[in-house]
Amino acid sequence: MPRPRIEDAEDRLLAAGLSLFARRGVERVNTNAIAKRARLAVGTFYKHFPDKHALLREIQVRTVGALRAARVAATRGAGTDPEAQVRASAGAAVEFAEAHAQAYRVTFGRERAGAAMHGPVVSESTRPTADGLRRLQAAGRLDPTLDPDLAARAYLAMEVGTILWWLDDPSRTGRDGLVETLVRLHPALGARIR
Amino acid sequence: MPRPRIEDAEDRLLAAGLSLFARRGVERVNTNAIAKRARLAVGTFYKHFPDKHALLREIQVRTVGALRAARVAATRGAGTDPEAQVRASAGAAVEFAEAHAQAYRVTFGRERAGAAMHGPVVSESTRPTADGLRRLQAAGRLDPTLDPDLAARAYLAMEVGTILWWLDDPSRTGRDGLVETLVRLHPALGARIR
Amino acid sequence: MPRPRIEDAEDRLLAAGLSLFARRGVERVNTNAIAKRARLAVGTFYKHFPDKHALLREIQVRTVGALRAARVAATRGAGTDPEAQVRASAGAAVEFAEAHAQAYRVTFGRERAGAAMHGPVVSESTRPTADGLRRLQAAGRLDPTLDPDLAARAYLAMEVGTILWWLDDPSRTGRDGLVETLVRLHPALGARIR
Amino acid sequence: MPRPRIEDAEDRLLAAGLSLFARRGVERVNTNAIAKRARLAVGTFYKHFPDKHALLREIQVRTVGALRAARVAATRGAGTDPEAQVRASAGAAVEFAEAHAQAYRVTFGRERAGAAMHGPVVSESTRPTADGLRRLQAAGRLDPTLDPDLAARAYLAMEVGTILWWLDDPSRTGRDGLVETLVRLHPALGARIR
DNA sequence: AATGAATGAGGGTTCATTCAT
DNA sequence: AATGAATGAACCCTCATTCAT
Repeated sequence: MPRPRIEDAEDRLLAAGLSLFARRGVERVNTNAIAKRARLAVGTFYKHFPDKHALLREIQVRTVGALRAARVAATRGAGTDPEAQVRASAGAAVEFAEAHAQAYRVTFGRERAGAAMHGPVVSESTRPTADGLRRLQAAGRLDPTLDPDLAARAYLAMEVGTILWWLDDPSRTGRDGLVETLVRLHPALGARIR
Repeated sequence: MPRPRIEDAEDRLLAAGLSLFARRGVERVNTNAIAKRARLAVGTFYKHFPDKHALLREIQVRTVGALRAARVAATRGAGTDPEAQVRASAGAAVEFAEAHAQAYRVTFGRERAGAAMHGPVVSESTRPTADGLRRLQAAGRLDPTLDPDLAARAYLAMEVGTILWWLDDPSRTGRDGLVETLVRLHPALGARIR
Repeated sequence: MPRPRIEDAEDRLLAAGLSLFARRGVERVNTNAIAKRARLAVGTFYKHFPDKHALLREIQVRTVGALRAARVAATRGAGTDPEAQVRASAGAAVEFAEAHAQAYRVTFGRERAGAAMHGPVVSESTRPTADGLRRLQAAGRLDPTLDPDLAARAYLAMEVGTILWWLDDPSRTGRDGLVETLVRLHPALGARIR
Repeated sequence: MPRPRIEDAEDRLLAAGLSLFARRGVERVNTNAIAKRARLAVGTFYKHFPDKHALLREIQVRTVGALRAARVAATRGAGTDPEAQVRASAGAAVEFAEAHAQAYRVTFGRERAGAAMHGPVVSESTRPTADGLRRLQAAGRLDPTLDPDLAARAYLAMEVGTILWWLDDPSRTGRDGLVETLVRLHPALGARIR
């Protein structure tokens, strides 16, 4: 007996997947459980996604996109000072992670932890940071021998690792202290020309 | 036909597991495959390890131990200058990762389901770095407002993320450039008192 | 190639299980064999029963229920004379066992691992018999020092043991002789010389 | 490194098997566990018994033999009165079951419950009881239409079922009440109001 | 006689995926 | 689009049994 759906089935599946992935970990969740939680039949799952990992990828793509948008918006209102921009960007990331902890964890955490920056999904994020470093080098405000791509990747690995650790137990540090540490360790600031 | 083994079955299983985990990823490897590659029967696997993840954990524990030992040895011969010590430690890590790429990837790399980045395996490694930072703070050579535990974790996330990325394609940067970047981004050096 | 079944899969599994349990014994039957005999895939088995013993329990519950119903029906048409009632009940049990030999054996027979004779399946059956004895005692027609629960259990152990033995080789005694023996040994009547 | 044993290995294996069978049930015990508990190597098990069930059978044979001996001894001192003999025999069985609860359960109980009297191990026990009934019939003291073999089997099924139930929770009835019930339900005597 | 590491067939169970409705 | 019973390959793990020592 087919039931017409008012809500979008795809959104329901994404929400169900996110919640289950975050709760149990990707490997402990199966398509049947996702469909059940979305109050849809398994078959419907496969009408929308080729398989479980496609759903995961979609969650990650959306999360990365939303995080980037949050960063862009925050940076835009931060003036031209590099430190202010870095602080705005890091602050946006921390706020985003706090507001969307499940999505952040599913996208960057656990089963992909450590190598958080691996894979096509995430490597995209590296570019804006690297470009920012390149601009600073061009302006003579950053050591020109620093490899911008490498430094960008290093920073993002750090940011992700730190935020995931903080999400596990936010009482460990205040949010501001966390942001301040990220700022201080940012290649654009910490590794000034000496 | 049961054949008593002269070679240690456990070592054979660890080697087989390491090789398969690195090649196919932990989730795509089963105990039968590990036993087969060790030229042992499945039952023998279970004589030595309670399950697949116990084997993985053993690999990780050994790897973390060996990496720490390499770091300690390198640091010991590096004098008292913080920068020289950091360079020695980072250099040892990079060299270790290069020499034991499989073990490094299996221990720190992506899909380490269950044994998360935040698990005991990694948090152990954090302590020496944090202690080093504390010593520098005590000596007035590092901003005392920096949270040493947070900074240590941040550095290690960065080191791991960077090295994993480099291992994927070592042609991206020279080994020395990599080490130099790690040094510059180290909290003990980059985030000096300003 | 998944084929939706018109016939009820659960019934097919119950029938297949009954036949195999009776033929080979519970411990020598596995879920794959049951599914195969029901011409279903193993997975379908687990869609309907959590495991092999749940299927067994279901068979037993149904058998005990059907046996009790047969007893009740037979007793109802037997008037008020205790001996006639006992004879009707025992006769119903023997007839039931003859008509559903496999179910009887699987439910009451030897290796019912886990679901012991002393389990809820059987103790349920004890109550009507014990209640009957209590009524006779209240009416002054049975030794009041006899423990009705104990006597009921004793009788049922006897009935089951005797019927199982008879089922193994029905040529050993005529059905009527069997019933007559059960009647004479029933606690409510006794095997006195008449 | 072979260790010479002072105690008889076979006895140790029998004791270990008995204890484990009683504790976990025959199907949940394996030869490795039995050998371990007997502080012997698995290989030694197979030097003494062809397999697990041979050990079980040996336990049962010994138990049945010992129980029969206890019965014979008790009956011998009970004079010639049928009721006294029956009481002595039943009393001996109950005492034996109490003193060797594990052996009694493993031999008659659980996985073989209900059909307790099945199998070559136990059917032997039927003969003395049947012979006693035949003697009573020859002496004109028991209904000659009663089938002695059937009645004997019925009585023993009852005795076993009742004793197993009692062993599960001896507080249910006093030992004497149990024996008295067995006596009253014995085919040779009957449970009539006296 | 005793040892015990090694064996590997076999059993229980899961779950991504299909397809007739 | 939606359904969900059915599928069956594949996995994890156990354990009776062997045999070189």
